[in-house]
Amino acid sequence: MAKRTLDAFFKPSTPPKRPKTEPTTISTPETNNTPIEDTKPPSQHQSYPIPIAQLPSHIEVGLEHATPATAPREINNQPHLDLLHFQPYIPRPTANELFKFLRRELPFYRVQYTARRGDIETQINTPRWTTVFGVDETSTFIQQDNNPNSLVLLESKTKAPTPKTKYQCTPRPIPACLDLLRRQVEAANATADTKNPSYNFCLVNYYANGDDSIAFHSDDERFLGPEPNIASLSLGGERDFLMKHKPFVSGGNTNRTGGCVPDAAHAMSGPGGTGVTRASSIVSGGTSGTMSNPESRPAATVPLQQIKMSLGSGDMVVMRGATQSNWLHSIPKRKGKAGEMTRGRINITFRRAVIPGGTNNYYHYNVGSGGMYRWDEVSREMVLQDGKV
DNA sequence: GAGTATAAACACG
DNA sequence: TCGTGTTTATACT
Repeated sequence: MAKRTLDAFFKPSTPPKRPKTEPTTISTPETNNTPIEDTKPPSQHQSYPIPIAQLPSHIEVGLEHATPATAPREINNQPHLDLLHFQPYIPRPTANELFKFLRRELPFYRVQYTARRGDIETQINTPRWTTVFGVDETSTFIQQDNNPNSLVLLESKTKAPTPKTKYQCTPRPIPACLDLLRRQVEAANATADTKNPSYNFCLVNYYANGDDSIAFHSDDERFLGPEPNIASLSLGGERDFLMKHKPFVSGGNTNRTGGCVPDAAHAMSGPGGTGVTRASSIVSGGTSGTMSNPESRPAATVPLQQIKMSLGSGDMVVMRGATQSNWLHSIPKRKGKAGEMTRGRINITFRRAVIPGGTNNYYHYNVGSGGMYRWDEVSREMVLQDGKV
């Protein structure tokens, strides 16, 4: 902070701020002084409700030169648990900038659907905002000419146009701002793990405050294939990420669907994908059950171990191997007055779907059929955009 | 996986 | 250490 005289202290230190809509200088292509970050055209596609801006150059540079910010820590000291934790993956200041950018630029949805429990139907309003991009591996977006926005959906094998009847939804290509991140996360995984993942889906969740959450579930749907690799990046406010081993019916086998969890999740959005920890801790408690790993436990039911991790801005957790088939995860609600735990948080998950059923599921549960919302900087909340889907 | 009810855990004085 | 108000965890629908 610069020194000021006592006299100056009692006067306004800065002139009144100019409204943001009034640019201080006029930049035109002719004068060639337009900031680089404003020159890249947005990602556009017929499947998008709005054009999606490209990353400002300062964020892009941060992503290209400063990730991974730390080497990953392996967490595999529990049965069937196989995690990588980058703490953080993106330097915190860059992660916070990326958080604000994505909240401002992406279209979001508040998905509602009806769930049947026994013979009664209940209306579910998912307590978080979501959006999704990508298509399963049986189809591919192919660029038609030099224009990156000329993507057409083709059959991966035959390169024939994908039939209109193949999907009950309109798959959307991953926009440039998220695709850069996707490529980098794949690369980070490749160096940390010889199994090189390639993601074709990007799910984004926005948790506006401590009331937004996602219940315990696994991302173990068949359309992800066996032992899916799911990378989960956390941006913005810090939130707890809980993991617990699936309960197990007596008999102690290690079947991969693991346990008696009823149809855990319609793939819903990524668990928060969140990840893990500033300080992960084992919390005993929760339901009791018989572990599927008999050699390390008495036969009687024992408290299942629970892991609690605090995810800060820029942290990334990669869930691998047998994790999804044996563990549940959640982002619980958190009370409090506008603290770090109740700030807005974005979670991005990258994953690979292998069959069309995955595409239909993700768009159904992460876009739905309601209206599209966008972040409004004035009211500081998501606002419904008339008529846009 | 959501909403609600209730029990358990925690914070504070 | 107890009492009370809150927050968190679990059971059930």
